[in-house]
Amino acid sequence: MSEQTAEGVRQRNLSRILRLVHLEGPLSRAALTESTGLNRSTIADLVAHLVRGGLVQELAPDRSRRVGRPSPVVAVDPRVLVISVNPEVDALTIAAVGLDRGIPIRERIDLEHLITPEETAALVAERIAAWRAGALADRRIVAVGLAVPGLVRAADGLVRNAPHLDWIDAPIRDLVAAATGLPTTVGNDASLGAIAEHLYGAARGIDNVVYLNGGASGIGGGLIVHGMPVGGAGGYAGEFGQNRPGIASDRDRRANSGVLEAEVSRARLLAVVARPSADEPTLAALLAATTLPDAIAELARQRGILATALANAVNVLNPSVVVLGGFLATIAERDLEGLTAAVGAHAMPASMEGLDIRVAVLAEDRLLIGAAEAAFADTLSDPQGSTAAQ
Amino acid sequence: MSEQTAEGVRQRNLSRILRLVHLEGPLSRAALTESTGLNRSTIADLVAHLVRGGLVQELAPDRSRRVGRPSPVVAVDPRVLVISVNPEVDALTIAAVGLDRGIPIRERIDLEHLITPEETAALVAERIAAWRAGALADRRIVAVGLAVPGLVRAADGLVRNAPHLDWIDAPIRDLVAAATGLPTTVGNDASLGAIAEHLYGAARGIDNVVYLNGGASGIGGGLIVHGMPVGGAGGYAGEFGQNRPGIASDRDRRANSGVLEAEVSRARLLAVVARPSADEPTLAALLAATTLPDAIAELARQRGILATALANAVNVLNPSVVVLGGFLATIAERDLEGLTAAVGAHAMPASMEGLDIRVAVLAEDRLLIGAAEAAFADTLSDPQGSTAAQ
DNA sequence: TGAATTTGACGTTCGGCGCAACAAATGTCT
DNA sequence: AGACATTTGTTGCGCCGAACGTCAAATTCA
Repeated sequence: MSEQTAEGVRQRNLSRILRLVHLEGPLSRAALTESTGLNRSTIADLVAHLVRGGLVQELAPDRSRRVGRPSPVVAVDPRVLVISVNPEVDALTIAAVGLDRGIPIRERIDLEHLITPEETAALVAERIAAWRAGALADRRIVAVGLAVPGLVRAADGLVRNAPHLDWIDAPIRDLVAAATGLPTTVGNDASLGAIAEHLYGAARGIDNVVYLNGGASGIGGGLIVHGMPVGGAGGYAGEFGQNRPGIASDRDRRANSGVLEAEVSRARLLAVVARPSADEPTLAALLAATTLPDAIAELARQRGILATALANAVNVLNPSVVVLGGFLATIAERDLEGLTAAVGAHAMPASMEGLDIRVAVLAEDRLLIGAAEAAFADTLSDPQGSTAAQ
Repeated sequence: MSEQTAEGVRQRNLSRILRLVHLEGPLSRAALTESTGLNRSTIADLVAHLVRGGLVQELAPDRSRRVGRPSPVVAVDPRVLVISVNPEVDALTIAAVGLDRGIPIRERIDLEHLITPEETAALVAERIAAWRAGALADRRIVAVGLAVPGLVRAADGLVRNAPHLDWIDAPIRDLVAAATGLPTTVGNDASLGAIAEHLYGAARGIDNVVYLNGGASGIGGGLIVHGMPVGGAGGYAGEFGQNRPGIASDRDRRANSGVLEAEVSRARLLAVVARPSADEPTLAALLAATTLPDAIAELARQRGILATALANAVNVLNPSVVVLGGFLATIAERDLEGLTAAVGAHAMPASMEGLDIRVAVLAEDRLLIGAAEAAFADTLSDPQGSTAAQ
């Protein structure tokens, strides 16, 4: 029952320091003292505590031609890892991600057929065992994080429905946790992408973010409010793809439903450039260079509908930054001013004042980083508890 | 620089206790011990601290036929007040609201012409002075809270635009603070209504809430995410009225813009019952009883469009509860199952599982309570600081 | 009336941070 | 090159605030 003071303050301060060096990179003890407002002696004690727990290292001071006694640099221990997993239709990506955001090892396993939850768990466990015996022999794997293209119930990591994987009510968290013996977190891929862009990408440090990602399977997204990811009651928040935005002219409507991801879709973009399929950079390059009137018109049509959907979100959430990823980035980049103006035409002027619509900057690592961040969450918020459990 | 421990823990615990008795009503010291997890002796000390600060009182134990020594009841000191102000087109409501949520005095001042920000400040100061000399002689007024029908910039309480009051960039917070000498908070009326419904109304204790209110001036709203009100970057969040929801059939469209509050509006409801104007209960009664086919059809039309707008919000935010106030409650109540089903038809099934669409329960006091809550915020989060400033 | 139960009151203990004095390491000035 | 200024690590001490244990008080129940 000593949660209010003894452990409470200690845990809080340990967490703050670990988060700082995790998010900002290596920092001198003097810098930690300044940015936490804690006393020098307290910082020394807390850092020593984290060092004993194997979470951070103290390195030789930086040669920085500053006057005064040099301050040791505190850096995260790169040997602390989580395993990030991203099952997709045609492949499963699995990687080890360090507390320093390094990715010492990564594999993309091509799949002949749709992978089942059980196969996923077995495959993850098998890879971890192999890595532990090899490349990651001296590392410490503390958790597993999965980014799943589907609805994930936050309470128990149950995949309610991942249509492209054909997973329905798959207890993937428990399966992976049982197979690996590691604490496991599961999240929606787009929501984890939003977290990654918030922490390290286009929306770094921004407290109010709307993130939309366009993928082959549709449009997903995530929100950051109060500087925290928004899950909602069940963890299903951020599903912009199923929204129905107003469509000004019937000529712009293609689908009966009026659902955003039926109107604004990768398939329709592929169609206008007459390609059966293409990977994301290829499609982006094609569309950026095209002079086909039909393609330009289709981009403009989709941009217009996207603008209304974004304006709706801006009116409700008043974010500082809207981040667009996947093919939505391609649609936006061709005319970012036009998109911003179109959003402004439908959103309230006051909400537009502080708004910046940006393109995502994290590349293919985005989901791995997002999943890793979710997996690290426990360690970051309770460094000593997670150390003891080691 | 002692914010992490000494004052920090103390302040936090004082705040928790004050919030508990403020939100839940009088509680015995034993109940506080249980629900905070703090030690009996610590609770005794903290309560004594709050008593010295004049924020709570200790009352005689409740006769509750429970075995054991009776525990003193801790209740908020009802003499601690804030002044709530709600300027509207035709009247200004001003009231004193206690920390116990009592409203010892309230006045509605009818206005011949639109009131200016300066007149508002003067009127508030004049009323406070009069009350201090009279009915509130032995009370302690700690702050002023305003609920304004318009966009309010959170940073400085500037009213950016309140179209119905004809206020543009009105520094109302500073005007009232200067006129009264009291700390002053300003908020959007619908956002404050959302807070009130969250703390004491239809969404009591719910962490993820979408609130929409239909008023004469349009549709406003507010969000609760992570159990906290959402302001967004500038404080303008919650403006559902300006959204453009998808409208399935062109026959259902009435306005060119497709803006929600142009389609779903009080004026259109008044029109179908052939009334030039009516207050809220009158309109609600008329519509609840009507058998006019045109009125029933118009209710259904507005209900359908509202459903799409709500479904969009549900997909993005995955709330546990949607609360509807004002004439939106009237639209909903006539067929709540139908509305819920219509939202379900456009929202993801998973997000519908935990969803409850409800009608607001707080009556005309809603805005006064919401504004009071905002005004009390400082005292609640830092009881000793606010005591010292007394 | 007495036993059981619950809680308040009080003195003590302990965890955790701030503080001050001193030592160490570096840049700067003459 | 050497003295000085500056910054920061180190160490011991003190204080704040909450927990704990013991005893007393107040109530219910048998």
